[in-house]
Amino acid sequence: MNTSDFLITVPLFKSIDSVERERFAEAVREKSYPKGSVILFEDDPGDALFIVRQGRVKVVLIAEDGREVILGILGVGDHFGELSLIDDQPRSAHVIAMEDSVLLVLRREDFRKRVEANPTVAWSLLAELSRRLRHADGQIGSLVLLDVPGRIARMLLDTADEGGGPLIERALTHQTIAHIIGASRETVSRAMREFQDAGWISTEQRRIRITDRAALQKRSQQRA
Amino acid sequence: MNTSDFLITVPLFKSIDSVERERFAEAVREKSYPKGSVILFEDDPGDALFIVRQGRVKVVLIAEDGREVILGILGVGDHFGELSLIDDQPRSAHVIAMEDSVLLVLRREDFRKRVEANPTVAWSLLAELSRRLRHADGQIGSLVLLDVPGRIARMLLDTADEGGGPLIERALTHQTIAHIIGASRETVSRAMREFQDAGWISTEQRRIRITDRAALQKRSQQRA
DNA sequence: CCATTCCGGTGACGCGCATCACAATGAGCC
DNA sequence: GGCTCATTGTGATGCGCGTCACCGGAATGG
Repeated sequence: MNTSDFLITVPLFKSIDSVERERFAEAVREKSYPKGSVILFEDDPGDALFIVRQGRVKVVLIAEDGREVILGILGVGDHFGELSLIDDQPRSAHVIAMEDSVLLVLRREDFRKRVEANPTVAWSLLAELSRRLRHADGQIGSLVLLDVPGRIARMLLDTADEGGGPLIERALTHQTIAHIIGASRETVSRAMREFQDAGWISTEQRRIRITDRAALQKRSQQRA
Repeated sequence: MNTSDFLITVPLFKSIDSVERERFAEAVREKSYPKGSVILFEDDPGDALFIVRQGRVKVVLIAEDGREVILGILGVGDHFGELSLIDDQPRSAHVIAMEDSVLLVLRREDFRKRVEANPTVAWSLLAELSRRLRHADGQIGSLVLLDVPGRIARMLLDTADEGGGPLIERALTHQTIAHIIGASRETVSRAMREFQDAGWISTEQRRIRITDRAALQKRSQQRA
C-alpha cells in the first residue's frame, strides 16, 4: 500500500480530498524504529508530527527512580506529537516503540501549510484533542475515586468497547496494565484472578472475555 | 465595561478584529449563578460554551458516595464547555460556582458560525486544549508517581508560576487543595505544616510565600 | 454582635497496596 | 529439544494515608 492510500485510513485526514491527500503524502518521510527504541524524549523541543503506519508505541512519563506511567498506547492510524506543533512547547512525554514500528513523519512547516490549506483538518484535530482530554480527565477521576480493582474493571470495559465486543484480543500484559492504571504488577495479577474466580471474566492466553459486564460496570463505579 | 470590551481581555478572542468581536458580543447572553449552584451536570447533553465574566467556578467529578475530584478551577476570562460543542458528546464533568459568578453563554450554532468565519479562533482553541491536555497528563503523572507531599509541592510551584512570583495570594483552602490533588484534608494540613517547619514556605492567612523554591522543586520530583 | 458555618490542627487506628522474594509456566530461538 | 527470557501466581511484611473524632479560632451574615 502506498502512502497516499494509507492516509485514507487515518481519521485525521479522512475528510480531505485526494489532491490534498497527495500533498500530505509527499510531505511525509517514513522512518523505522525497532522495538524498545525511544522515538522522542520528554522536554525535547519538538518539530514534527508522527503517524503510526505499522506497530505500536507507548506514551510514557518516567520518574527519576525509573517507575513509569503509560499515558497512552497508539496503534496503526493513530498520531502523536501535535501538541508541540500547536503550542511550541517541549515534548510532554516520552514515546517508545512497543514493537518494531514504522512511522510517517511530518515536519512543522509542512504541517502548518497543509492545515492552513485545509480548515477541516483543524476541526478533526480539535475533535481528537477533545477525545484525549475526556480520556485524561476520566483517568484522573479513576485514580482518585477508584481502588485498583475498580480501575481495572473500568479499563477492561473501555478496551472491550473500542474493540466492539466482549472479547478482548491481544490483551496487554499485567505489567503493562499496571503501568496504565498506576498500580503494581502483583496487585493487577491478584485483582484479575479475583475477577475470574467471581466469574466476571475468563481468560485463555492473550484473550480476555467479559462474561459479566454488569458486575464489572458496578465495580467500576464504587470502591469495594 | 460592556461585553465587547470584556471580550478583548479573553485570550480566546484576542486575535480577532473589532467587527467580529462585536458579532460575538451580540451572540452571547449573560447569566448569573449564586455560589454553590450547579452550572452544568456531567452526562447532560451540552449545547453551549461558557465564558467567566465574574467569579470563580470549579470543574468536578463526583463519585456515588459523594467524594469529589476537582479537574480545574476557572476564573475571569476562562471558558469551559467547548468539548461538547466540538464532539457532540455529553458533558464530561460537573461545573459548580465557587463564588457568585456571572457567565457569558454562547450557543452551539452561533459558536460554529463564528468559528467558521474566524479560523484564528480555531487555532486559539487548539492551543487552549493543548494546554489543558498537558496539564491533565501532568496530573496523571503526579497521581501515580508522587506521594501527597510531592503533589502539593508541585501544585504550589505551578500556582506560584502562573501568579508570576513566589507569593501566592488568595490561596485555596486545604480542603480544596485536597480535592485537586486527590488527598484528604487532614493529610494536606499535615504536609503543609511540615513544609512550614522545614522552612520551605511561610503562610500568613490566605497567603503562601515560597521561601525555598529549590527544596520544593526537589520534593516534587521524588518520593520521600 | 452573637450565632452558625467554615477552616485548620492533631491524635489514634486500620487497611489497601507497594515491595520483596520465589516458584512455575509459557513463549521465542538456535 | 533445550535454553533463556518474559509472564503470571502467591505469600509475607511494612507503611502511607484515609478515616474518625474532637478541638479552637476565623470568617460570615442576619
